[in-house]
Amino acid sequence: MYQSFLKSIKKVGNFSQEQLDQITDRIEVRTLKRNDFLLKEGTTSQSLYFLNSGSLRHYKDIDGYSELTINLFIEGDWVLDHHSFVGQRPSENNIQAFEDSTVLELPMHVLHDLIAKSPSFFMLGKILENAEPTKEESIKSPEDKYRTLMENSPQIIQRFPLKHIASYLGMTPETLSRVRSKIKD
Amino acid sequence: MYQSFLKSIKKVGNFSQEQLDQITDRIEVRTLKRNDFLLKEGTTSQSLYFLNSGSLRHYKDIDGYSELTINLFIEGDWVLDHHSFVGQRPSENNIQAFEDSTVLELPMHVLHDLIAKSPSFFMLGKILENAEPTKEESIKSPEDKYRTLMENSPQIIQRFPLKHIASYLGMTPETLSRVRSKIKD
DNA sequence: ATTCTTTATTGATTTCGATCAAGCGATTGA
DNA sequence: TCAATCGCTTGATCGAAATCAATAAAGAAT
Repeated sequence: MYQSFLKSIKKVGNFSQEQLDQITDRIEVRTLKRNDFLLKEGTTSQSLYFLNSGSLRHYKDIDGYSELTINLFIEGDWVLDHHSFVGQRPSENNIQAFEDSTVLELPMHVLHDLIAKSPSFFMLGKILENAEPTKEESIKSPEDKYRTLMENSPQIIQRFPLKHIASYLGMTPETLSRVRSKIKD
Repeated sequence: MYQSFLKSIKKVGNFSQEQLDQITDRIEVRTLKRNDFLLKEGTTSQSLYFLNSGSLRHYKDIDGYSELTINLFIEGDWVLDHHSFVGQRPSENNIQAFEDSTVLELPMHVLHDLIAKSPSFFMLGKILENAEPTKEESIKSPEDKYRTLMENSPQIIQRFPLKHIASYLGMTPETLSRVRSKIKD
């Protein structure tokens, strides 16, 4: 269960075996059915998550009828709503299971406890790093945005329907469809 | 010197007077002349800064001839290159004094020391929160982006030339100029 | 003082992506 | 089995912002 999780933790910094045990002792496993919510608009995020299996979609509801996809997650990703978790504010966004999923939950208070125990756990803060696309990314052309995604996260393209990828990339489904057919040549 | 700094620290969390002293004891004052660099592309950011006076520009060099303005800072702002500081990677961006400025420097190792001393300093992590505009912001129309800026940071508009504001908002100077004349009606 | 450069404004034109619209499998459901 | 719905593709049109271009105004440099 924890291999992938530990591998990811080790990338963040050098932890002793004892420290790794201290972390795994304190995390909770949560299972989600497709369409279950990991975070709902209006609630304040209390945990960060490691997505062990399945896939999740992070999105914002616009006027209650259209949706803006903020992020698409697959197994191996760290999942959080940065604004709500770090700022401890009610979230404006939702995180929802796109497939049946299991996540490993690391509550904020556990993070506090660990750091209190040993400041070297401070390294875990690196996980909070924002995976949100940069400003540079946002000014690229649709084709360049898609090429970057193919480069960096080819799995995303396999796993999610076109409409969500299009929204994530900030373009219409029609435009993404045309980009794809153009690139195939 | 530290009033504005302390006021900003107190917003982050409840610290005792002793703790506040511990912080101020460990920060360094740095003065910058216009065009001096606080962070240069290729160097790894080791500190975060509180901008005490003056103004700074955070930007990325594109191909060595054009520039993308990532952020514009004025006194009272917390300043950092999130990607480089949190990830401890060489920065792809520059932070440069736009006016003569003074900053209060809080080095990473001091942050570590403080948290080791008392985990309640963990609250300082809130400072790291990314002020970068959200995806939602990036898909707005030029006019809406400008209105949002007027709403949230009217001082920015007073302090920086149009071309930097335009780049920051992801539009051409011509477009921003037209937005302005349109809004005046 | 007078050149040179930078910054902002305004106009004309072009272009790229959004929108509107139709059609086509593929899945779902009665 | 036959709609009905959904996801994707493809075509036609439109519109908003970029680009190109010219000028004016303001600063900087010598």
